[in-house]
Parts: sequence; C-alpha cells; structure tokens
Amino acid sequence: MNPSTANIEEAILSAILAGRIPPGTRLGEQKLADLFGVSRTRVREAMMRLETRGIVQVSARRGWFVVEPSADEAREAFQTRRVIETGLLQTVREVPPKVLASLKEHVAIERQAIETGDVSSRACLLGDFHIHLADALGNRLLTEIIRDLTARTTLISMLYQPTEKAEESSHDHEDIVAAMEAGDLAGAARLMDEHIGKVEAGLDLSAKPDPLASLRELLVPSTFSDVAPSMPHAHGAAAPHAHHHPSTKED
Amino acid sequence: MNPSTANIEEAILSAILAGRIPPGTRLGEQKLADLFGVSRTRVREAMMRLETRGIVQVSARRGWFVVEPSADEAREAFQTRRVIETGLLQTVREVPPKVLASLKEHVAIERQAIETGDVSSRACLLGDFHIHLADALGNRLLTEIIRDLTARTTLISMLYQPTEKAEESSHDHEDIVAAMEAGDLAGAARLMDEHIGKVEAGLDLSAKPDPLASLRELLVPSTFSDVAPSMPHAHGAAAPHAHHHPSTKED
DNA sequence: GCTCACAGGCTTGTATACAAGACCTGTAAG
DNA sequence: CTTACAGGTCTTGTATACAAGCCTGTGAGC
Repeated sequence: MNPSTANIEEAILSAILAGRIPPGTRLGEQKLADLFGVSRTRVREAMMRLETRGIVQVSARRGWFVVEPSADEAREAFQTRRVIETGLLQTVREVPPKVLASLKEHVAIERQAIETGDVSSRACLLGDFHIHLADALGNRLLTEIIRDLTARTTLISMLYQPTEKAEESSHDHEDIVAAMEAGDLAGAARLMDEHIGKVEAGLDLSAKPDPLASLRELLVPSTFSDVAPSMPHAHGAAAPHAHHHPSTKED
Repeated sequence: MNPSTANIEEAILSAILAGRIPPGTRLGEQKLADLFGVSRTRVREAMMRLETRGIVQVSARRGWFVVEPSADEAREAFQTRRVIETGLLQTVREVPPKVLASLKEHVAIERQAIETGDVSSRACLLGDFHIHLADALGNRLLTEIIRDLTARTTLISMLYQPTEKAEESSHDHEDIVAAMEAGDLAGAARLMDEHIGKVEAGLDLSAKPDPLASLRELLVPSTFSDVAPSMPHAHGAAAPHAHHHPSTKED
C-alpha cells in the first residue's frame, strides 16, 4: 500500500511518543522517501505538517530535525499542559463509570510494565495516560493538542531528565484516578497540577541544551547505563545517520 | 518582497479572525499564487499548514475551502476553549499590574468600537481579547493554540449565530477583568466559563449546516452588515441569478 | 605542523510539467 | 419537458528537474 502523508506523520509521531526517536535526530527527506516507498514530495508534506505541530524543525538546506526544546520552551510546554489538563478536570462535572474503569485499567497496565521492568513500553504508557484522559473526558480536538504536547514533553524528558521516576508517576496517576472516582474533580485537578509540577521539577533545565546528548542516545542501546569503551567501528551505524554532527567528535 | 509561506498563512488567518473570510470560501491555489506573486508550491505549503491547524480543508481535486465546522465540531471547539481559558485563569497565581492595564485598555477599545458602530473591527476585537489574555498570562504556545481556536469559533459564529451580542460580550470581558483585578482568579474563571457558555448558547446549532450562508455572505457587501438583525430568510429567493457558480471572483 | 582556500558531494528549495479527476455545459434522445 | 450522456475546462495530485547552499575532505602555501 502507498502510505499517505498522514501515515508518515503518524509513524514518526508515535515513534517519538514511544521514546524511540531522540531529540535532534535528523530526518532526511530522501531516506524517509526510500523507507516509505514514496517520493520526496509526500515526505516533505508530512514534515511540514509535523513542523506546524511543533514536532520537527527544518534547518535550511541541512535537513529536518526532531525538535530539541530549549529550557524556556520546556517551561512553556509544561505550563501549557498544566493549564489544559487541570482545566479539563475542573470543567468536567462527572466522570462516567466506563471512563473510570478504562483509566483504572490503564494504570494497572502501567504498574505491570514497571514491575516487569519493561522499560521500552513504560515511557509510552506514562504519556499515554494523559492522552487517554483527554480522549475520555474531552474531545478529539483536545486529544490532538494533548498528544502533540505529550510528544514535546517526551522529548524534553529525554533531554533534561537525569533520573526516571516511573514508579512515582504511576502512583500519581493512581491518586488522580482515585480522586476522580471519589467525585473530587477539584482535588484531581490539584493532584494533576502537582504531578506535572513534580515531573517538571525533576528536570535539570540548567543542563546544557544539547551538546551531544542525542549522540549518546543513538550510540547507547538505551537500556545499558554504562557505555562500552570506545566502539570499534561505530561508523556504519544503524538507522538514522549520526556521523555528521556539528559538535566536536571528541569528549 | 517575496512573501514566504508564513506570510500567506498569516494573511489568511488574520483575515478570518477579522471576519473578512466567511466559512466555505474557496481558496484556489493558482488564484492565491497570482495574488501573492509566488508559485503554487508555496501556496500549497501554506494551505497544508493551515489544514493541520484546522483552518482550511482540501476537497480532492476541487480545491481548498475554509472549514465549515459541523454542530459537533462547534461543540468541541467551545469545550476546548472553555477548558483552556478557565484552566489558564485558575493556574495563574497573580496578575501583574501591567497585564491588567493592558487588558483594561483593550476592553475600552472594544466599547469604543461598539459605541461608534464600527462593525468591521468589533468582531475582531472581541476575539482578540481572548488572544491577548492568553498572551499576557500564558506563553507563546498557548497563544498559538488559542488563536487557532478563536479562528475556528469565529467561523462557527458566522455559520450559526443568528444575532450578535457584541455589547454583552464586551460587558463579560469587563467583568472578567474586574474579577482579575480583585484578585479573584477563581471567580474570573467562572465568569469566563459562563461567558463562553453564553456565546455557545447563543448559537443555533440545529440550523442547517451551510446551504447558502456562504453565498449570501459573498453577495452582501459585508460593510452593510448592520442593515438589520434579521436578514430576509426566505429560502428560495435569496440568490436570483446565482446558479451554481462557485467561483464568481472575476474582478 | 598549521592554516586557509577550494572543490566535490549531498541536502533541501522551488518551479514546472504532466496526470487524474470533478464539475459544468451543451446536445440529443425519449 | 425531462433525462442521460459525452466532451471540455478547470482544479488539484504527484513526480521530477534543476538551482542553491552547507559540510567535508583535500591540498597547497607558509
């Protein structure tokens, strides 16, 4: 089948949400075109759409790059999420039982992923909670907005988050759902505010914007914390090219 | 100067916010290309960006059209605005005096436009209030979102609003600012909720989606829109010699 | 050994050509 | 008088060609 631009957009966005694409990744038009079996035109369309959604950015004649939000942009993203998500909880009058059940199930899946140590899916799940919430309590429009914002905060976490606190986040989610079940929407909103605040506070926004964090991400197989000493021939590496990076090659 | 795609986007969006482009308007690629003195490629880019922002829509091989939100989409847009704008007011802790002054000034300009009967600018100003609010209390990201949403609700009003209540809206704005000045952010949020609710309630969402509303808009010279609160709503006689001519722009 | 200039390759930017489809219109048959 | 059909025109959809710029590697000059 011929993938449409929407397919390409979705593929990239969901890869970002799943934490598979680090910020700063270069997305070459021709590479993507070959990969998806379409012409550059389609890829370009998808890229431009993603650019208006704040997911990628074009650097003139250099290529498309997954955004690397600055500290200020990070703060903006978190403020925006706080506004929308607390606003949503406070606007809603009652939570249908079906929604409650669905959210509880989601939290259960989260905990399971954490307990089994399924690192690859847990980041995705933690973000998904918020998307599910918007979908269940809000509408399509709101869900889309939250989804894009979640992609952004996912990238931000990859850039600035020194330690992951997956368990704590999942507990927060649980508390929020509990407050909703008790009919205390205002309390749920407060908890949500605190939750997002906690995540934001857990970032190190004074850290260097992005000197070689993305390079490291690409070279490290993600679950391994300790880097193997100088790789023999990391030259012809995996999927996205990483070898021409503006920064210095030595550390 | 060669207008970039951003210029084209901005030109169209601001025209919509000002109420100069009614919903359902066809935007031909070639026409716009000639108008802006660029090639179709650029126009197409701008259109696709506007499409991802929910402002226009493409109908395959027929052209680009300014969106005509359905009743459901209208409700979604209003719910989203309610969520975000009340959320913003409740998230903010204090309002800087400068912001307060700026908002008061804006309301004053609104009232003036209403008193002098400046119909063309008052619709723009009423929407601008919300954008200014987001800009002053929030951040760039939030402002962008609110801007796009305001464009949408502006179009919705053109489709479904039987009577304009500019004066009432302006009063609402005044009350909201007053509550903010009194430091009662929660109260301001409640007033905002009621305000948006009032606007939404003032719509006739059971009305026909758009049989010939757009045609009527095009035929009426628009500056004469203060002719009467009630247009001749006789269904058959509205367009005497306007057979199916979608592109009547031969100026 | 170091610096600087330049050329080559690779990437996006932009325009244009052509293909495919939708709508309109005029014509002819019933 | 109504309806069906066919041709023409206008529109977007898509690919491709070429222009322009960035990055890198090389080699000469000092």
